[in-house]
Amino acid sequence: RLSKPGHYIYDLAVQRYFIEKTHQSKKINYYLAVLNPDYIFDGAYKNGMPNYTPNQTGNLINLIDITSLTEEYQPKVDEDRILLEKYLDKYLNHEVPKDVCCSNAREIKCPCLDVCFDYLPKQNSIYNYLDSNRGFKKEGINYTCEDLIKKGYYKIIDVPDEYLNREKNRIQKHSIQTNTPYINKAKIKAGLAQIKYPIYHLDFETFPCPLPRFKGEHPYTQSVFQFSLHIQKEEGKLDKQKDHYGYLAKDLNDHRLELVKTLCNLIKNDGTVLVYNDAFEKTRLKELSEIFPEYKEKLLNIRNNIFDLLNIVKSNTKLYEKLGFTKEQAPLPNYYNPKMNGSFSIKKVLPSLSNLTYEGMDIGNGVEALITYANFNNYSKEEYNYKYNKLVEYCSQDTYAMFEVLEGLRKCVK
DNA sequence: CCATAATGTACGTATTGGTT
DNA sequence: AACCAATACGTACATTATGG
Repeated sequence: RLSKPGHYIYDLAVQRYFIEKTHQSKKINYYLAVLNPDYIFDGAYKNGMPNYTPNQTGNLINLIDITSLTEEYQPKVDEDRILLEKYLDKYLNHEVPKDVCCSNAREIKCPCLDVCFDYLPKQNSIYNYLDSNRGFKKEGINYTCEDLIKKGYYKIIDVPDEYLNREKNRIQKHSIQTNTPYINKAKIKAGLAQIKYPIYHLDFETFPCPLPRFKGEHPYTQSVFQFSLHIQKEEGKLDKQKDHYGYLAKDLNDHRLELVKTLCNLIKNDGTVLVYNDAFEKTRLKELSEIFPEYKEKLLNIRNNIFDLLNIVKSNTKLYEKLGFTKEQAPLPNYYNPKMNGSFSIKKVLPSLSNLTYEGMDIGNGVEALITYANFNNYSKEEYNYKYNKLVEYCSQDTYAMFEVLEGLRKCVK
């Protein structure tokens, strides 16, 4: 029941509960409709709409009969309803007592957390400890964040050292206490030495569309509609405008081939392709190489030259062991700044290492970018031109940020 | 010499935090 | 919401140390 697909079943059981409580219905069958992630769209359209015919990869949608399963759940749902009503009676209009904590887990986050946990600081609370979900340990006894809250520890610096059994957590606490960044010069230097010129700062924007739109896509394909590229020829020098290249689909039609062509012409088989969090770009390049066999070799070549800037900021055990660092040193963060608030994302790292920030941008994150793109058909001419330029600006900011982070790191180890 | 404790390694699994 | 690679940590098993 606690497994990921389990909550869909529970969700449907609740829906069934309401349907059957409010309608004097005849017998109804309940189905869970699941998009088949292996289904590959063959690119056939009918009246301008995709025609998802079953093929050797199966059906687009699989129906799972959960009539009897949701039936079994009805008494449980009823129990939960009674419990919820009790809670509402008890806590509505009352301050939530601090010894009542529900899990702050990442996957299933309660929407009321900000209300119930309003006594926690927004910055550097105990939940901002790296791996805080795994808890803490003192004299062999494990403590969760909730245990610490009950003890009155709300902030990172509240937690006594005896509870911190991970070195990275001690690094975090110390950097906040002393309000100075933690810098491992040797590791950062070794990481920087891995990068060769020219540096191709690359970033993709994608549309994670539940239904495949174009040939070769499957449900939830991250459909690439834009890339940004800053080409840096020498150390310390990059012009935000002059050295910027890219491609942005002008409408919602299939522009992947043009995009791929442009990308392949710009990136030569030399230097380093620099990205932030390589899993994403690597997967997109692999997918595109399967869809466009004529560019397969070139795309895989680009993929091969990828280096992850995150590895230098956060570290990467395998890489740093290969570079000769000890088993203890290799996994530890290379850089940590109190401003990062437990996150190594580029949005958090950029203000720590440069004077730039994402704040105040019209399009300030990837999700806003894809929403802007998805609405291309709904804009007036002027609006469209404005939004189009904003998208280019946002994506270009992402790649320019990598240059800034790189420079910031270089300054740290000078 | 063997039994037990201490330490070391390998593995599987659940979770993380980055991306859009 | 989904996906990916990395990682932390408990468990199981192997190896080494200790001591009667």
